[in-house]
Amino acid sequence: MAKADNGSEPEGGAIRRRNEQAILEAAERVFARHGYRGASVQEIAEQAGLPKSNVLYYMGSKRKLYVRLLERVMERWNAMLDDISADDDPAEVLSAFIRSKMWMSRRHPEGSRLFASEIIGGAPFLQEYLSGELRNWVHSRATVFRQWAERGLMDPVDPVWLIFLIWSSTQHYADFEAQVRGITGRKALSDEDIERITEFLTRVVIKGCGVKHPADLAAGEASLTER
Amino acid sequence: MAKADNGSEPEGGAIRRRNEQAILEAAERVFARHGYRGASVQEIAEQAGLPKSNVLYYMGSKRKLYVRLLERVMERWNAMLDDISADDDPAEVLSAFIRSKMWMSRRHPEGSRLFASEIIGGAPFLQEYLSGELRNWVHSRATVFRQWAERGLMDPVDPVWLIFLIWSSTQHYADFEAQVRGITGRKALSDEDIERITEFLTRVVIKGCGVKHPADLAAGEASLTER
DNA sequence: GTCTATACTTAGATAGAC
DNA sequence: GTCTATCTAAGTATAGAC
Repeated sequence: MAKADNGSEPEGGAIRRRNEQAILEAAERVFARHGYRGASVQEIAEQAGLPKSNVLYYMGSKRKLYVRLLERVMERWNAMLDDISADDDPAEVLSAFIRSKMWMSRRHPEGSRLFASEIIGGAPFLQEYLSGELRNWVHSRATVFRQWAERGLMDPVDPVWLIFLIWSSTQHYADFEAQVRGITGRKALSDEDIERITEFLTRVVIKGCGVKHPADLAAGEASLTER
Repeated sequence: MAKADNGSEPEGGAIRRRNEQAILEAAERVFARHGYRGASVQEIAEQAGLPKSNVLYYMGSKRKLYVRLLERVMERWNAMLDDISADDDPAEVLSAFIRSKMWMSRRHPEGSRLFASEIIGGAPFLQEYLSGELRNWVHSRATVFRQWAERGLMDPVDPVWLIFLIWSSTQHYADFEAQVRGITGRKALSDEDIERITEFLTRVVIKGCGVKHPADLAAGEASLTER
């Protein structure tokens, strides 16, 4: 009331938003690297270029900061979990799924490691998300996969194991980046590497699950060769 | 010299061996759950049923204890990395590889999570192992995979991405156990579940990489159908 | 050989100066 | 709004009693 709201700042001052952004970025790195307990507010503050007390001033507590980060990561992921239906082409859906997971791992590796760290630690903060929202998402996709299998569009594989296969093999390049670097001998993977890995994983999944094009199916079962 | 060595204890007293064993087991759990920094000697001591000072007395320091655990995990894994040659049947080798990884994840999930935690944290203690011993192992297998591809026994996929695929998809069931439990709604996977997942992964990899039996190859390329 | 007592450091969090 | 000073608890590690 006292100060006019000229609409340029969505919430809080500009310095606040800038500082909060710096804290969130730094905290994602530190929590991803050391886990919830191993991370220290001190280190987060140093990486954000702020005094330790300011981090607590802006975020309330270490715990609140961590929860806020987890929610941010989950939001990013959920934005990717768009709907599919049994009428879609399984090859296209699986291919898009693998591709978006790969690029999410590439663009937000710290977010992926933060999530991984939380799960490895027994998911103390995400338990209800896993057994609630995420569980429902998986089972709704699983239903579609089963319908595809019934219509002969793919082998009758267990959809849940298939989803885990795609999650694990794509996230690997974010979560185990240190291992990938050590073994490939490269400082970092290039965009072309990511693209080739995406093609490899897509090929193995599509071919390995016997996914067929709806057109091939309509034309009869004569053609056993795959393009 | 003063005390006679009657040969019944390999090294140190029986109580020492028993206490060290209890500490190692407890420490593997705690380090796996919270990472190196997040783990506390206090919690390890409590889980081992010993006073905190005893843990340090037996192990020297938190750091030495951690290194000793990592070495133990690496030993277990290396025992699994037996040799293969280009003359072996690729389907059998890949199948055995996937199976042994799956059962290693099942029997030693804490070891797997300990390793995962170390890698996610940037592999501060394992960097030279990754870029040395493990890198050599991967590249020697890669050579064999390429020879199989040249002889038409499998598709010319990049062997390194294939190894990463097998590692990630099998370790997932140990490292992301909390997620698997949440989504499947089960308290724990059964031996039969593990066996079915092993079969699923084997099937997808073998079929997805176009692996053929040497016998089929010798008989010509007439048979496109896979058993 | 084993445990109690204690140094010394760093953790998260807060009150109060500016 | 921002930072300094400080509190209390917990961390690793060690010295010394038993």
